[in-house]
Amino acid sequence: MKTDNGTKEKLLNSAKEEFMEKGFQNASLRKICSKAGVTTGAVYCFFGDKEGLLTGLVENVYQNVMHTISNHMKEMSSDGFAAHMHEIGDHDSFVEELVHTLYQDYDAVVLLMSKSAGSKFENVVEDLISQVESRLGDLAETYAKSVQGKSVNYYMVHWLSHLSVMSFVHALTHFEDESEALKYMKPAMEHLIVGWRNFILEDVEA
Amino acid sequence: MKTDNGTKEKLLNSAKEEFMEKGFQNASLRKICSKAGVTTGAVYCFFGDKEGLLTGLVENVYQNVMHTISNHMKEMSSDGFAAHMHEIGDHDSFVEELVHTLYQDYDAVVLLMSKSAGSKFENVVEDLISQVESRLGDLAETYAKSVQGKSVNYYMVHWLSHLSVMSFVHALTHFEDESEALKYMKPAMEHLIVGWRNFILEDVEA
Amino acid sequence: MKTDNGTKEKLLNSAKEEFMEKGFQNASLRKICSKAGVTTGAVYCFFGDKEGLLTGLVENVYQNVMHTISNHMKEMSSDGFAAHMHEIGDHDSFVEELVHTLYQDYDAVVLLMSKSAGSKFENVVEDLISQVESRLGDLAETYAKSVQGKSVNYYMVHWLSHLSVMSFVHALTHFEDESEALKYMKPAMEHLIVGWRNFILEDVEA
Amino acid sequence: MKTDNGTKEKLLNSAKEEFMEKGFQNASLRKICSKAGVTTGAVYCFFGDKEGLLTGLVENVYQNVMHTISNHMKEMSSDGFAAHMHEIGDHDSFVEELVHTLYQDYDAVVLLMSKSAGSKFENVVEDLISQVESRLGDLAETYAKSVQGKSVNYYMVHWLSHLSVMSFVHALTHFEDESEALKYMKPAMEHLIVGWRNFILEDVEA
DNA sequence: GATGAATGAGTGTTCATTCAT
DNA sequence: AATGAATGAACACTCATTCAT
Repeated sequence: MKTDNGTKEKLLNSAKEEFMEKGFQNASLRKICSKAGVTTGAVYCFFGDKEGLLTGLVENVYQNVMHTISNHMKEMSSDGFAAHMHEIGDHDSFVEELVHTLYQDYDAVVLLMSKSAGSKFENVVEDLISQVESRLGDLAETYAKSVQGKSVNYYMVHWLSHLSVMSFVHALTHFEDESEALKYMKPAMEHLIVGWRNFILEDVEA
Repeated sequence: MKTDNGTKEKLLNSAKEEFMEKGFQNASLRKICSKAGVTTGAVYCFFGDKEGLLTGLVENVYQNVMHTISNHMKEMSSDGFAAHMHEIGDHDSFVEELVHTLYQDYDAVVLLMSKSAGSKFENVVEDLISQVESRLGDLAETYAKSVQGKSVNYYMVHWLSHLSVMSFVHALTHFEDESEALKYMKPAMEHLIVGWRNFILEDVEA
Repeated sequence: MKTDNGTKEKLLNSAKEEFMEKGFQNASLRKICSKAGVTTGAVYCFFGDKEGLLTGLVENVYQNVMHTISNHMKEMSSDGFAAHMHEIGDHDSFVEELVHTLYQDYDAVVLLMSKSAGSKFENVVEDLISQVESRLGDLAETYAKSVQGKSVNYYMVHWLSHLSVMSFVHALTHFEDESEALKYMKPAMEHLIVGWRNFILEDVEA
Repeated sequence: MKTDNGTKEKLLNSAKEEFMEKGFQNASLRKICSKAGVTTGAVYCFFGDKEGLLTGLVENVYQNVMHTISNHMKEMSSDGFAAHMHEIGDHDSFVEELVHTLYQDYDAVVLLMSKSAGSKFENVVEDLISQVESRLGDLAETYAKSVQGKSVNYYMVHWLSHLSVMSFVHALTHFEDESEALKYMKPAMEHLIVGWRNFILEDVEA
């Protein structure tokens, strides 16, 4: 009937608003569509279903974030652990890169990280934490072998992984501006490094 | 028709299961009731509505947790700041008390803290954080006045308050056993204290 | 468990309030009972069901009103029609009597007449109108026989019967004070008499 | 799934029946839908909610009636009062017009006037009465100024306004046929005019 | 590509009523 | 006389989804 007057874009925009406001689960497809001046059928035409709409909004960003992080994880392993313990500057550059990635598509990232409950993305943050945790666990083990009478405190590995990820999410939900976020991420990251250095190993239980 | 065969308890039990599994919002009253072998009307008889059912499950625990924390907050202010900076043992006893409070009604606390989205309790964790943040902010200001050329980094106040609360929630969702939780809370809290000591103040902007 | 602390009366009072406010149909038995500080069972104990509660409130008044009116109706027939056409004073005394009956139990009468929809009393007003109509119809027929070329306009009989009754109901819902009501009923009744005299008969259709 | 077999009309028809029989409030959406051979969702598709269904049935008629009456009210004021006191023929033409309007969509008007309790239309009749009363009050005041020792009897203004409106409603519920209704409205209106002439003013209280 | 009618299974909630105690 | 637990049937409404056109 009509030619594509940017239906897809209108849909994405109004979905973004609705998801931002109510979260994926509580968002109403009908409202999204009526705000876009389109019928519900159109969603199914372009996106398959409600979840597809979120996917359309978030997919690229999801890939980027995942990629950026797993790259960094790989670098960390190949560098060896000791290097990282002292070259905090490196972390700075990674933080800058990641924050930049995150703020390049601010809305999409917020959607992905904190408004996706009820969708297939609801575990993104947890998955990220697991990924970080796994890598950090390996590192910790290598480290532990180099120190006598110490073993890895896996809870702290988990907790610090959790903190690493959450500090980014937290920045995201508290600062809309990249440079603000960056400024405040630095002490948070330093704190994290301290945690790593001090608490990742514990005395071997007799 | 009559005969109280512990309907209230059966209802509470099956509600607990359903809320635990799906969260408050996604839980179905009908399923709760049929699992309890009771009609939906019974819920309204005992609890008024769906939210009342959750309330019945978490109210006591809510009071206890709030009470324990606000007590500790008050003590902190009256003690003065400096004391707390060096008497970490004090924190230990508070942590023990709070962990104990939390694990005494483990399920109810989990419900309250992490399954209550969609109910009047959905902001409990945020409220707790605010409460902690407000007190910690006061303390930080007092501290800042005693040090030249430094001012409070309010983002770190917020972030550390967030961590304080979240570390308990995190323990809750990762350990079902109180002593395990306690064991792992200690390094987390130490890490927090370190954060407090190192990052709560920043250089005054010229 | 308890001795009768006027439970019945408390129930009647709170039912009166609730019925007055919401009407019989929209009144909630639960609210009536909780306002009375009593359980719903008590209603069934004393009154059988919700309708019985209304019955308890209006029955006497229902009898009185019916009695007063049917008495008057009977007098009218036995007096003969002509008498009434000229002795308007008589009507005055009837009006006074009826208004008095109505205002003696003001609340109950209002309940009966205008808050009883959904109960067995919902047709009271219509029944009253029918009764008046039937009597007035007889009178009109007798009258018509005494006048050449005229027949009864049964619609006007009905309409004027309707007005007679409605004028009382209207007074009831517009004046809480008996003497006010009376004062304003008089022109209304005069108007009615005029209607009767002028419009009850119509030309016989050729 | 698709295929518009006049679902909207089937819905309107079965709703009309149900509302006519039980009134808006006691009508069951489920019954309306099953009688129409349609699911309850369809109502929400076309009409938004139960009230929308009534609105769909009644809206045009509501506009027409309101329009016809307020037009007449305006004419009355501009004509001046005296004219109306003697030109009863004018009223006849208005009555004809209004009755015609009312009977053009007989069912819808009945629905609107006497089956709409519980909906946003429940006060239509009262609103009409108020509108008439307000205009008639103005007229009466003008009239009173032209006569010495008399003032307006506002109760009679109200009562006669009530009668004007109710006589139409009454005709509606007693005659399904327009010409019948018209025939019987005339004496009723004459009676009303008489009432107006005789009872609208009362002696000034000394 | 997009519509829009319609589904069907679900939601939480309300109600008058019953009856063993 | 009165309780209070419990019923069971009903209620209006919401939703994501489907699919013929």
